[in-house]
Amino acid sequence: MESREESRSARKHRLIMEAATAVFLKKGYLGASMDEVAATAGVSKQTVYKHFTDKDRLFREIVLATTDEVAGLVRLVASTLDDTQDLEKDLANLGRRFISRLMEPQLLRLRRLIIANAERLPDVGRTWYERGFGRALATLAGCFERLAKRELLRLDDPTLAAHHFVGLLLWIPVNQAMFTGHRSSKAELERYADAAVRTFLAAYGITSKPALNSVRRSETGKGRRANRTAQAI
Amino acid sequence: MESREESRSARKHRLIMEAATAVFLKKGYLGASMDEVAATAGVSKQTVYKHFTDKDRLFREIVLATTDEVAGLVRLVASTLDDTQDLEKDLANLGRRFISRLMEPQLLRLRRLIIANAERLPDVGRTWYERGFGRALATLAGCFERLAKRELLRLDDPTLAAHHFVGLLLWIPVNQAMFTGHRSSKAELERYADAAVRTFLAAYGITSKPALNSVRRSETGKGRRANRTAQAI
Amino acid sequence: MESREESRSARKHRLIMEAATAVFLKKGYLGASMDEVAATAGVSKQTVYKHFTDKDRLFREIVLATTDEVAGLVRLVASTLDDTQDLEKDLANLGRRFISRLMEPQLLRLRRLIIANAERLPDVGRTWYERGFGRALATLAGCFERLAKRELLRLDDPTLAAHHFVGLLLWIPVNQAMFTGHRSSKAELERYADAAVRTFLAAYGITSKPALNSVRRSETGKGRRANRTAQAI
Amino acid sequence: MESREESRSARKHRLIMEAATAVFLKKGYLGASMDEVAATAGVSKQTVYKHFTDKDRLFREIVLATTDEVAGLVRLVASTLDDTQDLEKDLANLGRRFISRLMEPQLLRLRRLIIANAERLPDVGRTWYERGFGRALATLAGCFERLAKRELLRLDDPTLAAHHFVGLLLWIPVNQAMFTGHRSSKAELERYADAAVRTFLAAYGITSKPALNSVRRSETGKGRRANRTAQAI
DNA sequence: CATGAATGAGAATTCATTCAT
DNA sequence: TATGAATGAATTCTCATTCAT
Repeated sequence: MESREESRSARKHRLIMEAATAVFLKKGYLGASMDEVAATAGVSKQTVYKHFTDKDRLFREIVLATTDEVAGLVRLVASTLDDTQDLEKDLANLGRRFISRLMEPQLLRLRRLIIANAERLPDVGRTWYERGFGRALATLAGCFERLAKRELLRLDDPTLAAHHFVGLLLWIPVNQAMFTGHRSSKAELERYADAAVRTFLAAYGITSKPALNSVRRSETGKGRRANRTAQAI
Repeated sequence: MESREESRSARKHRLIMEAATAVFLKKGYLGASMDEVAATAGVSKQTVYKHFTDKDRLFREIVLATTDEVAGLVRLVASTLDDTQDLEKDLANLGRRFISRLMEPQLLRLRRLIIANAERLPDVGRTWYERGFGRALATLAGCFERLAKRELLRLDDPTLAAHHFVGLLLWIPVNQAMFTGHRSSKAELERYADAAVRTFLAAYGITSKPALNSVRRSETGKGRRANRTAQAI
Repeated sequence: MESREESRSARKHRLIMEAATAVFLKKGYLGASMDEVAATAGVSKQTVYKHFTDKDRLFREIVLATTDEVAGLVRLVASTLDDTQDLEKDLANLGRRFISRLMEPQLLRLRRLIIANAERLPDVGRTWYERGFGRALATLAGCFERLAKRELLRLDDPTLAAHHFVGLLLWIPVNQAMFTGHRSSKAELERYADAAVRTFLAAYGITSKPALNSVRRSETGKGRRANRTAQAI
Repeated sequence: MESREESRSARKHRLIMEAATAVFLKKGYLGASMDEVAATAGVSKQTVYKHFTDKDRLFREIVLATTDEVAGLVRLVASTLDDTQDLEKDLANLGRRFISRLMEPQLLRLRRLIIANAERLPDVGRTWYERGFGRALATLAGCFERLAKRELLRLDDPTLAAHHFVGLLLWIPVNQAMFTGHRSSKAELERYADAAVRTFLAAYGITSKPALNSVRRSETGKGRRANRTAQAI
């Protein structure tokens, strides 16, 4: 009986969080109203306040609840790289999966939401950056470091390399999405990913295999890299 | 007498735009009130409405007014690169100036403001992206293309290269600023810039200096890279 | 305990409707303020909005709520005519009761209110015309038709006859009230009613009494009239 | 030169009145703004205030300016009746012209405008009723009186008869227009007019000619009336 | 505990009217 | 004389939060 009570309260808690997440993501912080959250959750406003004290707190909770998800998502994706036999192929693969995950609409809206309110609620943005973004990056950096140990990458600062990787990967589509709302197609994303990986490998890789599908030039040492990007993104 | 500098009406117009810019940047779209704009401008609310019809329009105007500034700023910075004798040095220089300009507080706030309201006012974000962001990028791409013609860079798609350059340069500090509000110090920015330029050159440059990551490793000859990107990413 | 009479919510609903009716009738649509409605109802503005969404809806509701009342009122009055033994007397009676009911201040104000806003809220006027006015007229027309069957009236189109009856009856005092605000005295109304009935009977009745205009002239037998109106206006 | 000045001022005066008439008719008293009036007239708001002091005064002026028009219009129409040789035909004619004039959109809007604001500006309604409506009625009553003298109508109170005539004529379409906004077609109006005239003559006429096109019943004395309305009014 | 109502303020927008120029 | 700006208040509607039931 107790556990049923408890689970009922927990269920409401969850319902409210889901509703709040949806409403905040759709309307933004100021645009969202507690009324709408309560209505969406199917509970009374009072219940919302009982569970979350006020709008700020509710916002904080729903935003920070996403950090684990993001971090986990990246860990999952990155795990494929650790025992790679063909770095180029596997990195390309990772790039595509990475970009397609990170560019999911929900995540983009979340990004926009946090950015929009970073000034109002500075700790939320900071915490999310550290726990979501930061952990994801650390995961990647760890990966790269191991690859460097295996002499598959050439780098001194794995975190920086991870940043560069992610920057090359996401800068274009994330900005486009943030500013224009344009959701890149799967094909577009793959092109961005491939280009990013190629550039990344051109800078950080150690490989005799010329990058991807293009003209090879005579290459001598194994440290030489072939890097090309396509015309017209 | 009136016509000497600007008409009274034009002055009010300017005052309102300045006030609105400040208020919107500080409070965001929903957070800003027309009352505050009027008060800040030192004009009556009526005057604001006579000049700008409504909040939307006012917002649009002040945001879009910045596009030229941004584009011009980039053009100015990039112009230093055209007759370079020492690409590495000049690109490093450009990187530093670039990052320091683009990371100016005003511009960051503007970025946040536009992103935060891109869903509400989609055309504003889109237009700004095209006219501000896009033109800046085109400038840079033009630069790179000329460098490629001079065989100082190796690339097929100058726009993509420009994107990669900017991504490498700005991804770290822009994200940090957007999420955490952290304003990187000049020194930090220079480190980011230098690292970005090094990675960029490692991927796109034609150079005997391998220059990867933050610390250089001694490399002799075999560090040379051929960098190209494929057609049709 | 709550359910004994009406729920609290239902009471508020009623209070608001009464207040809104009063305020709209007194100030007109644009002249009425939601603040005043709320204050008059003794509820908070929020409660008004929770119950009625917006001013339009509130207006609609209070206006359309009156249609039944009007229709019922007419049915009541007209019912006296169905088993008449002395048409002239009973019709005169009905005329007086009719005019005195329809000229009640509330109803006149309602008429003014609807007319004033028929352009702004066309469906309100139309619906009221059909459901209030129209049903009342149908009632009367039914009456007249039965009288015609009993050969007490001579007419082909009962609806037209009903319109003519009401027009003769109300045109003078209603216009006066609408334009000048003048509330005719009971005596005046009775004079109008009697004159209208006389004219109506002179046109539609089967009677030896010529009864024209305000004063009767002695007429003997030759004053008989045959009156018919066509089918279907 | 003076006359030019004067005429310029007079022209503005006229422009403002025309604009105000249009705006008030379209938007109603409260719905009309002085701004819109000024803009429509193509003059500055100050000029409007110079000429008309305030909104009330402006309203008064434009409304009362119409009284002559209305009265004149009726006088014109009624004048056809004075030397009639065939009352039935000429009255039918007058009925049709009357109704078609009085049902003109502008006049209906004016009626609505005055009625809507009769409570707010009681003197406007009263004055308009007397000077417009009243004079029109007096004209008609005069007509009827002369016809009675010629023994073509049988009545004691010409004003009452005139009221009844107009009531029969206008009650249906005016109410319809006021409540529903429905503008009756020319054909509809003619049917209303014919029906009204027939009923009026049935009540007030002295004629051996059976009314209009329908079955005659045997009639003896000349004082007897045959009143019938046609099929398909 | 949870629902409807209340509070009290603040949002955008519009208005009639009046100064200054 | 006529224009743009100012005034100052009012309007509709919404919000976060808190009582009372």
